[in-house]
Amino acid sequence: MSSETSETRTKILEAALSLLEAHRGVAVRMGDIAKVAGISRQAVYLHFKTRAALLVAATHHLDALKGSEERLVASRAATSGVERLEAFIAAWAGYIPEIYPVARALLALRDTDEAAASAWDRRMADMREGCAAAVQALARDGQLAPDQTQDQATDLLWMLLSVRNWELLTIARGWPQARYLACLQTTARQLFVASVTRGS
Amino acid sequence: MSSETSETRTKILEAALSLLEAHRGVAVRMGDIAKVAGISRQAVYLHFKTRAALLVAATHHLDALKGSEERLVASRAATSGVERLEAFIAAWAGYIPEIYPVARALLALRDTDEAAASAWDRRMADMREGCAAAVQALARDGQLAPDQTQDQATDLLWMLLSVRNWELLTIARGWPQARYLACLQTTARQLFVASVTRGS
DNA sequence: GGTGTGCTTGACACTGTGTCAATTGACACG
DNA sequence: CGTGTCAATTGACACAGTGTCAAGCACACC
Repeated sequence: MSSETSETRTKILEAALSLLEAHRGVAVRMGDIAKVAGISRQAVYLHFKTRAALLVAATHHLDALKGSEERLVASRAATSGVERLEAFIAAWAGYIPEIYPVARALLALRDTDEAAASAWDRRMADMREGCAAAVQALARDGQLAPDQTQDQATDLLWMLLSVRNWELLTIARGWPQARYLACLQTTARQLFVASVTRGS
Repeated sequence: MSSETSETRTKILEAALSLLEAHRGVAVRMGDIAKVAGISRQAVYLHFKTRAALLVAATHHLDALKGSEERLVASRAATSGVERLEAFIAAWAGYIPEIYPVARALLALRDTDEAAASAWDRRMADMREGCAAAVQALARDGQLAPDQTQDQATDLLWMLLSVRNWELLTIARGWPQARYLACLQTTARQLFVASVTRGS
């Protein structure tokens, strides 16, 4: 458990990430990671108590690498509510494919592992914050659709942007990323923005 | 593998279903099922080659019990496209909570087990058929929103109605079933039905 | 030269799935 | 009554993967 920064620790994380990307997030074993990192399987346990802890650390590592946090937060800079909604969707939609492999592994673990579950749930709660902020900006501008409460719009947007929905459309249905983004943008506009003429 | 109908076979399936319901679909082991069914663990393997096969059979058994198929198909009876869309959503929304426990177990297995994956995917393909039919009925009536192609509307409706979305709203966010249903109905209307004034 | 730290090797416990072989008990048929 | 068959039982085992433990090695730092 060498605290935070260590040669091997990051080697392990990089190995885990590259394997997850290669295998689309499934069936990556501790032994595989160790082999790629060039150390013994047991040595991995010197840095991470459990597989779940490793995966959680891997997501953090990835976030740090890609500066995801920043991009998400940046979407708050937009002035008008509508712009903000669109910026947030764009930022999140760009984020998903980056974390998808590791997200998938985490999601698979979620059922059985307490730590994985709460790590993922925290992440989703953060994301919901972003949704709530966008919806609130919309409401502040008086642009929130009249049949939506802020809470409901937030939940709905949160659901709409879920990783599993991205998975369904892009992976299962083969939508290109650009189409996914565009479609979600218009969908969100139709559902949440007041007085939008369709197709505008 | 006593073909289809057998005293113990159904006992096993009932045991599996009751356990899955009790545990919300996770961590139900072959041994647990055997115990509840009142037979030895090995005897289960006399009826089902693998855990995945058992779970798949359990979903079929459940469908037969609840007559889910019929209800889904019945939604096709509605005459107008809009009615049909609403009927389909209602039927499916009612179906989800019934199969959720076993669906969850199947979904968990999906990553690692080929058979579970294809069983689930077939199910989802069937469901997409229903979506496609509803969308087509809408288009036939000239009621499909002009900014939607039939394919896109089908994919989107299919995504909207996914079990994971139901899980997100009702379980994670605590929505009552009735609210889930009502909200999805209006959402679908707004997205897919032409010239709907909001809130109508 | 000693001491600690990080890693290695190898063995092992545990859990859960799936397999195999030998045995028992019941029921049916001649 | 004996025989065959079928379902289920018991008990043992292989296998995979996670996580633990103990002993040893190597290098760097003082």
